[in-house]
Amino acid sequence: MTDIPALKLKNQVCHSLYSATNALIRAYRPILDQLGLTYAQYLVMLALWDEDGVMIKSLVERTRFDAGTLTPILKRLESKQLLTIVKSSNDSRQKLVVLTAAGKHLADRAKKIPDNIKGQINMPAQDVQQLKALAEQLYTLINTNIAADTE
Amino acid sequence: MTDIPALKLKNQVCHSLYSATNALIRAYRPILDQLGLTYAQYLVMLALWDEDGVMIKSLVERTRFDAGTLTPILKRLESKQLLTIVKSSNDSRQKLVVLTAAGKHLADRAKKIPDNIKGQINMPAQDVQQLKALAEQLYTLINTNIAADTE
DNA sequence: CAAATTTACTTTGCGCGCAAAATAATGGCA
DNA sequence: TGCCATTATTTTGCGCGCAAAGTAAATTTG
Repeated sequence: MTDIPALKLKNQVCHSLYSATNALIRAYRPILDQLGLTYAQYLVMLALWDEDGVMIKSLVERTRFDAGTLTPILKRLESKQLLTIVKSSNDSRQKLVVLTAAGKHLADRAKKIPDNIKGQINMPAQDVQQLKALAEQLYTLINTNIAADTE
Repeated sequence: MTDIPALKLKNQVCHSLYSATNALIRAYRPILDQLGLTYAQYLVMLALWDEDGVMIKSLVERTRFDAGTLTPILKRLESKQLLTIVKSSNDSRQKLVVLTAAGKHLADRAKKIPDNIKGQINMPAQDVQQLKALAEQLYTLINTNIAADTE
């Protein structure tokens, strides 16, 4: 039909990336269901297991989520009793996100997930690392070359 | 906090992939806005520019979209007069998706998009190709090793 | 020190993404 | 031929993802 190679769906990096990412999220779903978490909630919990008692702004940076996306995710995690959101005493614009005991303990159940996923997908470790490095590179390039436009 | 390296957000391939994909979609947005398309709609149009007059099932395969996702996308593209959805005469369960003249002509305006994106992001072509190959590999592995579970 | 600006976060609205259930037409097979 | 399984598509419900607008509390500035 349209014989412009650049417009062929098969030649789009974005399509490969998009469908691989969605497939990966689908692969996580049955595992995360057992913890009662969605994929996005899992990423937020990972960030909090690294460090909690932090501003929402810190989670926006570390998870790379939009603030408008994060607010309702945090509310859902709070309603699951995994964390609490408290006003900062220094600066009352800020809120601090603090894990509950249950939120901390969930890490024990989560720690087998990475190996579980790797075992199921069975991609050579070297390829996995390369894919991660290239995805990071792309993320960084987009955020330096495009976000910089607005400055 | 949690010093299990496998649980560190920084070590998650899925997070790099997820944030890179979302960043890439954000990069497409201002360009696609000019054509009045969302990113998902653009992928569907790419599939249709390759070949139209096809069953929805064919688009599900080629776009790798869920059928439940595709139905409303096709309706929106139809309401933009870019395509029509007609019942098949052979098998009245089926519907055929046919581009309108406007839908076909949109390819002319779209053909500069791939170079536009590449120019903005500025990732070495070799890295782009490798990223695409690895994403394809991951997609294929997930769909052979995991979807196979249900068979 | 008041006004303007910035910062931190929430809300709104729309479009996916997808599992699960519903609908409807076809094909198999007894 | 009638019943059952299968196939093609739609609907429902919920959770993002994000731009844009809103709120409220600092901070800067004249």
